[in-house]
Amino acid sequence: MSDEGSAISPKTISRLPIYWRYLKELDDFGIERISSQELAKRIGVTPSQLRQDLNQFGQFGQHGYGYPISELLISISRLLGLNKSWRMIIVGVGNLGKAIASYPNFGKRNIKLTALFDVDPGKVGTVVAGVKIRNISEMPSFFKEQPVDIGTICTTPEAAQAVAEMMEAGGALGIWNFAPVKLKTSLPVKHLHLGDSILELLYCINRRNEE
Amino acid sequence: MSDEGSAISPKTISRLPIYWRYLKELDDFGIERISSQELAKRIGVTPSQLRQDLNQFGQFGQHGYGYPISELLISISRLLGLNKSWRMIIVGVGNLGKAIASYPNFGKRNIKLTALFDVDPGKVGTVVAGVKIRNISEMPSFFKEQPVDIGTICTTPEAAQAVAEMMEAGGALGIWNFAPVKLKTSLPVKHLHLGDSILELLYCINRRNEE
DNA sequence: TAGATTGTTAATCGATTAACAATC
DNA sequence: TAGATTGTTAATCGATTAACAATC
Repeated sequence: MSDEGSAISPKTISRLPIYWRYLKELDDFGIERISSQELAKRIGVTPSQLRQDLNQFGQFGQHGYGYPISELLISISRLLGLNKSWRMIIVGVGNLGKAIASYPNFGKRNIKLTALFDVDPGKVGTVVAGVKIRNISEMPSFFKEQPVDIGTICTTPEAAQAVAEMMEAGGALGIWNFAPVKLKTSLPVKHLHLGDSILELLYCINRRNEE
Repeated sequence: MSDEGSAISPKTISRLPIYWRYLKELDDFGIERISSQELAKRIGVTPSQLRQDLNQFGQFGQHGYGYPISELLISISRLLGLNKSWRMIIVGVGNLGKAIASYPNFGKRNIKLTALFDVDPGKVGTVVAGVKIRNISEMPSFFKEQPVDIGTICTTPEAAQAVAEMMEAGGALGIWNFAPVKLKTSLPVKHLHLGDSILELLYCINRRNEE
């Protein structure tokens, strides 16, 4: 609806969750004010970058004093959508799906796990993280009963595209994808692949040891 | 030792694992040659970027013909260290630690899980993914018995820094960190945080729905 | 040879850092 | 007021895209 603050750069967006975490910690400690220098040092960015980032969506600081933590925290929370609550499902309840289902910090982020789906009849009916596993064939009807905001894909790469399509058709708003495939969808997708991540580390290790 | 190819840009490095995956798939299919246009399309980058990336560490293509897949695959594999084998331990065997321990694709990457550690006496002695969980107090002596290349941290954020220090002291070569804290260490660290990842997605979802 | 596709240079774009006037 | 620290402009740096001569 509104376009205030219009475009925040992608790099800044990727840092917002980190800012949020640190500000929340400070706020929980009851600290009210912090300078860009001090905050940047804790987070591990330059003060200049921090100020540039924050100025993309507001003017929070006070010359000579620094930033009011709780005010800043509220703004970033709003940007990230943390003032609303979100419903999430997970499709594919293997080891990774289970681990994500059991992730203890969704609550802090206002995300609620509402359903789990799997193809394995042996798993269907069992309970993980307090949520019953349903057969994947029930997905379309489930979407009709209760809306889903976030669809998490923890299936094999082969199954992922079909699952993404079911999610989009069902009205999910975004996809959190742990399967190593590029999904074709018009929904926003955040991709996270363990295998790619470890290879990036391996490159760094390998390079250091060759020099 | 050698410095051939010297510096590959960080952005290119982050794409190498993806290139590796796609090239491996093509190679497994027995395909021998591909143009930058075709490969880029599959991967989801521009042909120009792909060629710029590849030319940072060699000249593989043949004018008018494209790139020899297996040769390129071998080169990227070497860069990523996949021609060597690597030993990994995981510290903190909660849900996430278990899921990582059970990740089925380490073998393809020549990574072997050699030990698991936890502080919980109730877990110590039990077996996950075929590996016995040891008490974290045994870590220093374990490092003396068998070298560790990759130290994976799946502990609480509070414990992470101390674990990282034990890993560095023990001679680990790099740290794969799933705890949401910035580690102080001289080792290469690859950070992966579920909570940050989902917030990035949430931002995108939220932004779309506000417009 | 003609067609295709690379390697590479130049142009563009975006992100980071530095610097400092504005101001609490 | 004097000191501190912001908001913002300008300078730098790096990454992406476009274009095309080189060449298989």
